[in-house]
Amino acid sequence: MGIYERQEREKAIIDAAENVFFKYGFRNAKMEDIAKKAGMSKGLVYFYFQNKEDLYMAITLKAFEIIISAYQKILEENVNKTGKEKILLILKMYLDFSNNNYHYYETIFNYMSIVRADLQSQEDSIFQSDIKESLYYQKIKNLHNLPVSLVVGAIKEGMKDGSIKNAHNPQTIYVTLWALVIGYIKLNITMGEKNETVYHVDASAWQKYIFEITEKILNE
Amino acid sequence: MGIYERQEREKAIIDAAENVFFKYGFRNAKMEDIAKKAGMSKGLVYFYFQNKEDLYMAITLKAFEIIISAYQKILEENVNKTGKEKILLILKMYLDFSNNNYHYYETIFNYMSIVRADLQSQEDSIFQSDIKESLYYQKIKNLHNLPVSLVVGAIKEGMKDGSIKNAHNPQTIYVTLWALVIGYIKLNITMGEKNETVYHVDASAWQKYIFEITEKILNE
Amino acid sequence: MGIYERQEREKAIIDAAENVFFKYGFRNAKMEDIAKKAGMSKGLVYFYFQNKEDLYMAITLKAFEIIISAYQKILEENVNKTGKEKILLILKMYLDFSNNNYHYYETIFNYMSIVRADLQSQEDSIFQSDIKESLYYQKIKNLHNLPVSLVVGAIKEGMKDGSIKNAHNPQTIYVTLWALVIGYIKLNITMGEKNETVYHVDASAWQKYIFEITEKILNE
Amino acid sequence: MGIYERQEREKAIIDAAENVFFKYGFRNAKMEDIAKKAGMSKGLVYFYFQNKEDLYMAITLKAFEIIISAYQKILEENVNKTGKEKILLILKMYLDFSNNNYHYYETIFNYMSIVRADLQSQEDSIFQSDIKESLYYQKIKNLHNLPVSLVVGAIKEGMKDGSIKNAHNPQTIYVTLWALVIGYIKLNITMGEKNETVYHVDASAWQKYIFEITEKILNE
DNA sequence: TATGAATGAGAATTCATTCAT
DNA sequence: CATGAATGAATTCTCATTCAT
Repeated sequence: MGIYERQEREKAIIDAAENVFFKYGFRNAKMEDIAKKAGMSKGLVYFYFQNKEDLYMAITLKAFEIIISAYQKILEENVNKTGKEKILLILKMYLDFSNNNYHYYETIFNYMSIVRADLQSQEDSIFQSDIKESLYYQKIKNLHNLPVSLVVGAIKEGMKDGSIKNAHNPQTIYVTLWALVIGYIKLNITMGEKNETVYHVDASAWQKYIFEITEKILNE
Repeated sequence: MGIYERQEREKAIIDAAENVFFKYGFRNAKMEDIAKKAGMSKGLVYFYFQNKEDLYMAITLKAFEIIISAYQKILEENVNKTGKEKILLILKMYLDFSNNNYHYYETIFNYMSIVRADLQSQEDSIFQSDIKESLYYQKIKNLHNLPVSLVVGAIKEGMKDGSIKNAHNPQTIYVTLWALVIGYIKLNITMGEKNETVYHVDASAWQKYIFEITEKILNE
Repeated sequence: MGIYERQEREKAIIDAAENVFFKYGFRNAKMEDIAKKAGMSKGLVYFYFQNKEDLYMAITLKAFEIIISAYQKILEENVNKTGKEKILLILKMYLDFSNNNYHYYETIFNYMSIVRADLQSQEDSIFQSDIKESLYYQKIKNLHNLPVSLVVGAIKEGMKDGSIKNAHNPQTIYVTLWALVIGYIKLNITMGEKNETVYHVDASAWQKYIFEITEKILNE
Repeated sequence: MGIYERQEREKAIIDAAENVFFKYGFRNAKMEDIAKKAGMSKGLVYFYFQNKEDLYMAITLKAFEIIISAYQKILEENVNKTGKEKILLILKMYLDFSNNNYHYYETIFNYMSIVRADLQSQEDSIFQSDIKESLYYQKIKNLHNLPVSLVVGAIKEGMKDGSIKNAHNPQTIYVTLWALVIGYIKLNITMGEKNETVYHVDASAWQKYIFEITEKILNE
């Protein structure tokens, strides 16, 4: 079997796993179901992925890759625009994407929690030791600062080209913008599709407003 | 056995459960360990709580109650202040609290995800049916809009007394502020205690900045 | 507390237990539920009955006593009738009673199975060792031949007074009649209240026919 | 693994389960023991059977199948005999079989009780809901009238060919004969192997007598 | 490569029974 | 006598993972 079929299989498994994990949660997701949905046997799933957590990490990696390549695409297609414009485009993409793909964000948040737990490294905690051994986890580690660097890079650019006037350091600005966006997504996730009814907020008006604030933050 | 001892026991169990859940996560937490930590038998834990998810919901309820009573305390102790001042005090408390108690927020975020899943109610998903049957879940449902109302109330007050000039509707303002704060907390949670190292951001400077933005949002 | 209240309590427990055992079966019946239904605490139930099986045996004893006293009442009230007439009256009572109280019969059948297992005494079987230690089980043992003796006695009487002409020995006749009746009840139990529909048999016509056969058996 | 090995395994489990269930009763039978006796792991037992009640129902189905195929064999091997002769052969087989295999009858009786409970279907009773979901239970339902039809068919035949003179309708005759036989078996089960001692009845003489009565019933 | 039967550690949960109050 | 909190052994059932074929 060539490398192509191999990747096809991996993709099939990851797609199936996404489905099952997102529907039932990690705990209640069954490898059996994932295999069935991927149209193959459990054994084969284990041929491609070390274990359940490894598979979950593969999905997480995919989420990172999607985000990163989206960032890069924007940056490449808008080389001549100002730093501020780039940031706004990235944010817009982020917000739009989040409406349908919040699962990926949850995945990423979850990853971040693991990293934190890893850093704090509580002695007697067997917590997710399987995850840390995952090859995908290692790969993500080499990647997980990239979104930050890309955005921070654009912010710095904007500072240089004068489009961004905020005097705080770029990391702080990044982290602040991201907090706003993350919070926005998190609340959207919570509120679900019928968000307007829950908090009596008009969805598109709110998004527009969020956008205005980010602009102001960059300009201030 | 009086109602007092009963509550003592419940508290002991909840404290133990908090410990174990937060350390190992819901999935890896064992009822056995919780019981042991609470200094009693498994059976007694089940005497007080229907099942594992019920116990988890009890912790979630506690988290809500802590937040709500903190809100109320602030509102009561500052009746004479302006709406804007009340909001800023609430946010300050929220941010400060989050530094040491982010586990409670995770609990609340988790609850919000459940509510969303509940609302969307995918037919074939047996997802967390135990949770929905929990008495604590029901109690939280009757409570979970209270934080919103309290803050929205203060915003309206600020609009009346002229301390808040933002022309958007109160719900949108609330949801925006909250998004910012939630995102801030989420990132803090992610970054853990040594946050400055991860993104090269000075923690207290950042918090101060977040605070400035909220003030600007209220004033604009 | 006098002996009267004591018996009242025992009766209350037995009535409650009957309810619960018959509804859920021995296995699924909970002592908690029995106590609740009897309007008292579990502890008190255990004050009156050694354990679950003891309580079950108490019900079985009650079933025997009901049957026996019914037999005796018939025999006493019809001292001057022929043996055959007595037998037919007993059978009639048995059949009538069975329509509403088949639970008691199941209980008795169950007892008979235990006796058999006891007699066969399989070495390594811990089977129902609790039951054998029940005081009620012991009491039933001293009683469980009484129904046989009473009926066999009436058969012998009928042979003497010429009303029964069947030449087989009384025990065989008894056992044959009883088999017919037991089978009849068992089938009735199975068919439930809507028996006529299941096997397309008219209930009362069938009972009449069963009765005719028993008469023929006695006469032949 | 072919379907053959699969059936072998199932058979091994059922045989082991028969052993354990009949020895200890449903309640006291442990899945662990069944697995051990079948020479495999618990997990595998659950791979083949949904749960404990499913396994029990598989045994019940087996009991039905044994009975039915015995009936059919008799009917096929005696096509040219009269209806009455067929009935008597079936009854003889039934009685003979019962001496060694009364466990199967208990199983069938138990099934009948469940069916009744099912028909009456008390709302709040969670009674044996696992059983009703068993595939084997469903299969038995499609089968459990077959013994009746076969015998009733033979009775009708006997009425046509003049060998059976009883004027009652075939169903009533069937049900009556069956009651007699069931009662006989039930009593035999109760009395166990040493039946003669309990009621002072000679086993073979009694069986012979039962047989005479059935003949008379058919002739009358 | 591919399968899916087989394993078995592991966990949740139940409930009869006890016993301090 | 009466209670019901407390125990913990007992058991069912699950499911990630392995491995013979």
